[in-house]
Amino acid sequence: MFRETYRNVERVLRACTGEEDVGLAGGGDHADLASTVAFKLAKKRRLAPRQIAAELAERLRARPELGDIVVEAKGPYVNFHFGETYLREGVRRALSPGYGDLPPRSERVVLEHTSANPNGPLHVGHIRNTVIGDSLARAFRKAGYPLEVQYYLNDMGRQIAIVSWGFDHLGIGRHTGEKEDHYVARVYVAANRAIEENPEITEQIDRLMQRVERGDRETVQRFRTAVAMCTEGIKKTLAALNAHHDRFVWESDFIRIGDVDRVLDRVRRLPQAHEDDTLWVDLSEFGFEKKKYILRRSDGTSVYSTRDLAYHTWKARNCDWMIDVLGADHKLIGAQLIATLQLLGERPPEIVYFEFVSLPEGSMSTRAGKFVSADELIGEVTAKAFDEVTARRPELPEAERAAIARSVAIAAIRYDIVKISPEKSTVFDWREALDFERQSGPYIQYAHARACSILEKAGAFQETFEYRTEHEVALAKHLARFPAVIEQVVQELRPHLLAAYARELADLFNTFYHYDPVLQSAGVTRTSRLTLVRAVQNTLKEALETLGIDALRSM
RNA sequence: GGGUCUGUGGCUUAGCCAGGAUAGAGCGCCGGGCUUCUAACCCGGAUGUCGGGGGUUCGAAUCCCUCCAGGCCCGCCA
Repeated sequence: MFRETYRNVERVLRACTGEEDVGLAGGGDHADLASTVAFKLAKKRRLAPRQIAAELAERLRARPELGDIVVEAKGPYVNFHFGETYLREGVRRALSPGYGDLPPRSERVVLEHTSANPNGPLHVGHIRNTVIGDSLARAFRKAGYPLEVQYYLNDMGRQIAIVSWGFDHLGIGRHTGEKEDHYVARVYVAANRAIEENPEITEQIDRLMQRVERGDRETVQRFRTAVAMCTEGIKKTLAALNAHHDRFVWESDFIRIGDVDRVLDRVRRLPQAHEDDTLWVDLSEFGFEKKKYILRRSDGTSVYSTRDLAYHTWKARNCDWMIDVLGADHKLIGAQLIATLQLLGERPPEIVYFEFVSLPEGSMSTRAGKFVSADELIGEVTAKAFDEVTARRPELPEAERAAIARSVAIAAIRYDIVKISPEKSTVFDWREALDFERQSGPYIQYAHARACSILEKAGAFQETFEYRTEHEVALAKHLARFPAVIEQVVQELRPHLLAAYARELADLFNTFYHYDPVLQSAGVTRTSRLTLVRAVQNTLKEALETLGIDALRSM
């Protein structure tokens, strides 16, 4: 409802002023929408802004398209106050199943996220990628796009060679019950330590990488076994986080099917390409300081960038819009990738960067074994959530409390991550991770559960739409914005906007809940409030699910 | 050194790209509210040179320049 109303007001303002940019924005406390176009017109017409605003308001009031929207000139501002039609229609729409879904689109989107190297478990830095990526994926589906989510599996990097070497030479056994990815990390850390003590091992690692590049069956098989094992563990963590990938793309496949050779042939023909013992591209015309962007080593093997180039040309063939979610450490190589794709005449991806998550003692390192794993985080938060549920709902059977605790824990973790703007670097903090109070996922889940509880107690009722109190009105107006938020998240690739929206909706509902009794009221007030509660419940459910959080009916 | 992101009350943070009306929250602190629809809640209070300085503008947290501080990057690693 907000989107349509905004466009309507904008259209009428343009018609009345002849200006393309009518300075229309949210009016804060003053209005539902406000225009600052009078400032711009003041200059052109050499009149006082307040006089122009007053005249413009007068003309706007004569326009039938605005219906019951009240126009008011307040100083230089032209304010718009939405009427009853907006409230009724806004709430009515918010009742429909799948509220917030936008009309189907035809552009196929491929979104890549997480793609952590399979040399250990996901840690609290990786899952910032997961949570941003999976929330975006859900928003894209809600916005009507056909979408495939991919995990690019690095199965032939140096790290994997190190893991494979470790398995073959260190004889490290798997502890009983040890998760696959944690086991692989233990081998990886030990192998790195061995290399530090005996640098000659590096030559063996190099040989392994050359064999894999040549397609040596046995070495490839060993790499694959290690990667597959680690990936099993990673998939379990992703599943626990409610994050889903449609496809795992193996990096080495691009060597195997010849795409890497083909892309290297094309690179070689570029005027910016140079061949000595290596093959490199001169990207200085794009303003890169470092001249050589190497795509083939002197020993003839490809580098990560080469395979990434092949991966992206393959992706581009299968979709209309590519989105990669990457850590800020990839900014330079991401820009180099895009530049090279442009030289090749290929469509580049759009890249969503997020800044680093560090520990209070410094940055994380899988190699040094210095990280907080996502599994450990989930475990601790789930344990805390179980205690909380048990304290509040001792009467519930243990299995039910455990199920609620799992949902609450994932809500807390995902929300904590998604609510922060991606460009902000953060320091992982156990105290914050274990906080289920305001501005948290559980807080929003709780608002939803309360709404469910009211509706359950109410039984059947006739939907009516009479809204008078400030809390009813504020809530109804906020409900009407939801589809606009989904649209904005997809346009700007910023899922934290949805996190803020959901929290505000919960805030408004909690205040309403406190001041305006629902079940104890009577007549049309009661049914209208029940209708509002139903709309809030439905919208909270849609918003939570788009954030990958379970909309619990009881907690 | 170069590039890039960040700097908003004690702490965490929204707003910045598309400049507008008293900078919006949470935690913590102080004070209040559960025989009343689930208190994972609500209400009130104190707390801000929007990192510093310059500029553009009728108007700057928001745009430009500069300086300061911190993160990340600058491999024939991935």
